[in-house]
Amino acid sequence: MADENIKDLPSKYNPHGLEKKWYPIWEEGGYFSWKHNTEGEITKEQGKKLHGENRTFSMVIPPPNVTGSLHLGHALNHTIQDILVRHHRMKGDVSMWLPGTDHAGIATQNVVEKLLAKEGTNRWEMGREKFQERVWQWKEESGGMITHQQRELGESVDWEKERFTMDEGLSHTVREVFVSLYNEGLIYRSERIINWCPHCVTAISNIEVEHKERKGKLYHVHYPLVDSDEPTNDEIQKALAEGNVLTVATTRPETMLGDEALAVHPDDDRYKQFIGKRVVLPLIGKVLPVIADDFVDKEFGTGVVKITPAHDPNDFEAGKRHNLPITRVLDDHAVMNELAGKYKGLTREKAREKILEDLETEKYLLNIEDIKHAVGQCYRCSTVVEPISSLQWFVKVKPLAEKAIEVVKDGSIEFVPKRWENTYFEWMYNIQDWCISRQLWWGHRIPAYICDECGHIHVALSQPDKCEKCDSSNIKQDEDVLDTWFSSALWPFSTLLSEQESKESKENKSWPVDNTELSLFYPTRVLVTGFDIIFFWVARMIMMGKHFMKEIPFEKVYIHGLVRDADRAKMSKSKGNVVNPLEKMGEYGTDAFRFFMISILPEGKDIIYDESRLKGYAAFCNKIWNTARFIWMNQPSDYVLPKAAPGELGTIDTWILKEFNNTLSKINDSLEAMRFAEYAQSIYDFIWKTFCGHYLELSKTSLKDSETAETTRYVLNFVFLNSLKLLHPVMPFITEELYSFWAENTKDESSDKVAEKIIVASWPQPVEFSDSASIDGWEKTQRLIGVINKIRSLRGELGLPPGEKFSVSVGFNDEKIAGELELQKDHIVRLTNLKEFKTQTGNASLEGIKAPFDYGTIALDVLHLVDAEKEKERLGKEAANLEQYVNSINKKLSNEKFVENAPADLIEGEKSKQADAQRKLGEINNLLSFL
RNA sequence: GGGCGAUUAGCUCAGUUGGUUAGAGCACCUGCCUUACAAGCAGGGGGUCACAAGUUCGAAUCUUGUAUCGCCCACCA
Repeated sequence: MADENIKDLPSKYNPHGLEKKWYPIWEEGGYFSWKHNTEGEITKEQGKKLHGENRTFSMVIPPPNVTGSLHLGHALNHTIQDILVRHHRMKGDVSMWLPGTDHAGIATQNVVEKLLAKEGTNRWEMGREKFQERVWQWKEESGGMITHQQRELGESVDWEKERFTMDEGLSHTVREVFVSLYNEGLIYRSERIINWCPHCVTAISNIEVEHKERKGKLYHVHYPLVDSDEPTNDEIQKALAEGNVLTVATTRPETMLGDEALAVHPDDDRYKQFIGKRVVLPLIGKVLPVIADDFVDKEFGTGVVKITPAHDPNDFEAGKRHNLPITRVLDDHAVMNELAGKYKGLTREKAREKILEDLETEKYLLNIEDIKHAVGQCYRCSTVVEPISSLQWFVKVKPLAEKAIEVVKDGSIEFVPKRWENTYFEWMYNIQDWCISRQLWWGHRIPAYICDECGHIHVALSQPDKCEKCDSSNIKQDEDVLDTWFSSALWPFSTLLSEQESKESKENKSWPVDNTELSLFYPTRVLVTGFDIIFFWVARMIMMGKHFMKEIPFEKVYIHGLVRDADRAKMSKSKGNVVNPLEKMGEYGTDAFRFFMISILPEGKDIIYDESRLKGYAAFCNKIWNTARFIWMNQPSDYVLPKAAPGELGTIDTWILKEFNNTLSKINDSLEAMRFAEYAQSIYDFIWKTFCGHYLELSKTSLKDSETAETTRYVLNFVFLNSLKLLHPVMPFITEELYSFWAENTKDESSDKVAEKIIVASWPQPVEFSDSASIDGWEKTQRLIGVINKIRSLRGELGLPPGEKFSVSVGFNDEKIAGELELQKDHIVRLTNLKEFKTQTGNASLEGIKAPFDYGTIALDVLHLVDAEKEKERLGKEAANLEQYVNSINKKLSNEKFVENAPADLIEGEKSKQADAQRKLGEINNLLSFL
């Protein structure tokens, strides 16, 4: 029993350092490369074939922002993907998980602008080119911190395939796509109301606006009715005094400076008479027409609405219908401009105050009403967005959406859980054109070139020498860049198109060019992401993939929830409730942390971060560690694991192997169906409860018996090593540490030679044996465990201390079972700490405290140790329980309809339960009458 | 205003087509340092499955309604 065999294995489990030890070995050893499961070069045709036969597996990572650092959401998202890819790699699939980062337009620009501010300068001072250089410099030096943290988490991504959304190849793809969509008429430039963020100083798309319910006020403002084109002050005052006014309800009085009309519903009897009349815009004195338009809701407010075409989408449309001018009174920073007269230079907030003040003094303000209304704010910086009329680029998405709806409808793409498809459809059916231009300096510059002379727009991969309309060489590229999500939408294929081939395509004019990796890995198999970016990202990838590759970008979309704190609040820096995963990994070990994240993952619901389980999973690691120590210290240092069991399998061996098979099949199902918490639960229960709790304890006896020792050793090693494999996808480090220790120190004839590392070991196959043998062994061991449990619980209930040794006799109902357990008496004595264990058939002449159980009656020779009153009490409780149980069965069985309708085996089951319970009840009552 | 989801032990959650006396982890109580592991072992208490009605021989599970909570979408000024 020398410890020599495991002298190099530390006696204490210490998770620290495992990451640093194994990750470089994996990464530098090329274990993450998809080429690991292939031999020689693969042609495009072979690639397609492998993909078609489902022997490839691929995913692209949702590229984290290059400014980002690993948070809980990433940790969860990435762990899920790592489990998938590690599992498929072990299954022998050609597996690739592609990493990369996103240039994150606004976020990155903000980071660098803050740095500049510290240095006392700004981007305008620097100029566009210098600024871009500076951002690239920042990216090289400080960007991509997350890629180092991903290594700490153990992610088996193929770093050789790492991409960045602004690298050359991807930028080329962006231009190809833009030009192509433009030529198809699916990208256009137009002036309309867009959402403007005055803080980010750019247009944003509709879905980048978050609507938040806020308390607001509805201001009722009088617009005096006048006759003349240039009314005098007296005329206006007279109208006001006489109440000859139209009253408008508005939440945004500051925009009234840009009013061009008042509108009423054409059928509104209250106002019909005023249609075509004129009113005066308070404070400004401009004369406005009163128009009729049926978009006006008669029920809301006063039924009269002011029309401000430059600052409201409805008004913009109404303005177009009635040929009204567009008067924009706010500048890009939401400050009043020169058209705002004396309010020029005031912020929109200050302007509102001042305007209200003036309306009040000049008696234009009727009253103020408290209301709740939704206010749009920028999803990046939470600044209230300003609807502003502006010239921007748009994608016409309806035609793209139709195809994208179809592929989900027909099941080509499947959402997991399925109900997210509803969310997807709902949005896709009501999809609006996508504003893709951003007034930023960091991003893909729009490949549109505008002739300074004639204004002609050229959209091309590169700048034309001269204008195709007027021959002028005075051509300038559009200043705007593309929405970051535009390039993200191409990610599943842009990452697989090589730069080399992109360049070639430039020459052949054919794009995209097929290549081996594309044939192997596109469509990717799964996309793992949060529900919050279904619209931003998932939907757009489907549209773009289907349109340009003629194929879906992924077959499944696995949607997980958000990680929230214990009070169900979103985690955010400002709330101070952010949990840093790296800290927790340092504290409890990465394996425990990964296992924890997966274990608390409910299907398609938000995740409540409840740390109480984390400690438990660190303990689980410790348990595994000690299991290894136990097994390996109980074998000679030159132990050779044989190919097959060296002797006949005992009943307990058959039992654990059958349990292993069950677990394996459950785990295969769970992983296939992406029920990760279930996977974690299965392997946890198997290792801790089934293997350690039962088999390992039983092995302590059989290891001592020379007849069974070798077989036991074999089974211990076999089951343990295979359990490590099942655990590896979620706990990569500890499993590698132990498995590799094993591989280096033991000759293993049983497994494949390539598996010197668990990361590339092959996924377990079920153990084969004839079914009758396995059932027999399994049932025998279940009975053995049943006897042990019964003795243990009686010991507990009778208050007998664990150290107290006594004799136990069991009268079995069945002779065969008695004989079978007689053979197992050593196990029983050891595991229940008895003086002696005796068996007999029938319950005659049993002495001591007696109790019926499933296979007969058990008698503990402990009368001298037990209080008779307490025992009476215990039996009374048990009898009451049984009685209730028997009654419930009787009720069932006496119900004619139940007997008629229920399946036969169910009725049989009930009958045998009834008989069994009645027998026990009889015995207990008998015992009670004795006491 | 539309849609989706949730409600099971003190807490966080399982419970896949209706069919054993509804489970787990944590927490709690009792007893054990039994040489793999006290990061452990053994035993135990704790639930009208939100509420109401219905379908059924049988409902945590299916239907309808109610309540509470959460999320998403929506141009009502």
